[in-house]
Amino acid sequence: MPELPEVESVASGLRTWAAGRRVTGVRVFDPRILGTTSNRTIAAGAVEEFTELLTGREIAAVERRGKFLWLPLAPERGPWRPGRAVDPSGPPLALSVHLGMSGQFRVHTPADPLHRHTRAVLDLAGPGPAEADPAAPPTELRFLDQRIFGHLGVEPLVPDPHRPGAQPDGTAGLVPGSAAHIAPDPLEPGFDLEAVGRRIQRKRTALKVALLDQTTVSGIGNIYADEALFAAGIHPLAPAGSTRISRIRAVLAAADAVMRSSLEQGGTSFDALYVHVNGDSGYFARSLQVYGRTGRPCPRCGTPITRLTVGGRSSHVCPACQRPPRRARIG
DNA sequence: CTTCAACCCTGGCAGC
DNA sequence: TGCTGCCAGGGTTGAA
Repeated sequence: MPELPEVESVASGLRTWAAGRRVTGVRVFDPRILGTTSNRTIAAGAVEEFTELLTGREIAAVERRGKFLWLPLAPERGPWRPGRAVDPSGPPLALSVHLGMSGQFRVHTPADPLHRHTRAVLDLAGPGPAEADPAAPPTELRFLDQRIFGHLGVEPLVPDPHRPGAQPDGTAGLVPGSAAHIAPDPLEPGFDLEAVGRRIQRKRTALKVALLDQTTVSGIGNIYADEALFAAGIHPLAPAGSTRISRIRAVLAAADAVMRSSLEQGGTSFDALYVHVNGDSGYFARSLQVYGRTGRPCPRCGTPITRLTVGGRSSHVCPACQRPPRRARIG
């Protein structure tokens, strides 16, 4: 399940394989990836619009906030004329991406057989990465998604509401409109851990639910929430509002640390649902302390790990290292 | 304003 | 064997 480290690993692969190259062709095999995750009503002409907006454009960069990815498109060359799809004097556009539960980008040569979960293909032209075989550089960027919770779109970039007053420099300081509500993630340079901690303490939910709220702090998903809470020795059902601020700061710092550590190992792969753009798996699964380890001994004290449901998500705790809150409450 | 539950989706698995 | 039902969990939406 892609969380921040997995999405950043994908972004890194796209920086190598897609940035600086031009999209020469677009094929959408399943239009549902162009809708939002909860509304599968695909507007008439959505495939045609997506194709027209993307074809011929150069991918200028690869950006990420939390679990959201976007690829700003270079300004179109030449003077704009009525009838042309893109007005270069208009707002800059980006290919926005969310991997959902099972989205992947894979680089391929056209001769490679199509995986049955391939939902869209972008043909890429222009120089590939230096390390690629110049005789046969992969020229297809394929978007695979088993469960179709992922999303692709082309949309305008807007000023980052989380950096008020910041002067955009090119497309830096801009975010896709569909991600404008997403809070900064712990790996961003300007991440304000103190302010996020205070905001979490004002919530009336379980601490884990607060950690998973992407409008408060982004990038943390079910795996890293469990790992961060274990590292900080806090139970996921601890009420956010009555947890000491020092402990809230500790769990945020733990989330930052565990996600950086995972990123160094290429992210967490349980199965074929998360792989890098070249098909490789990440290696952090073997470093997980509690997630998915129900019944196995706590690496710190040996007590068997137990599983409970918090906010509708499975949660994994060491019942000894993470003492339950005094007043049992509903997740 | 905040919080909550339904919904979107496929594949793997348990149970019959 | 083959069917049914449940579960996994990103995010959005609208109701309370």
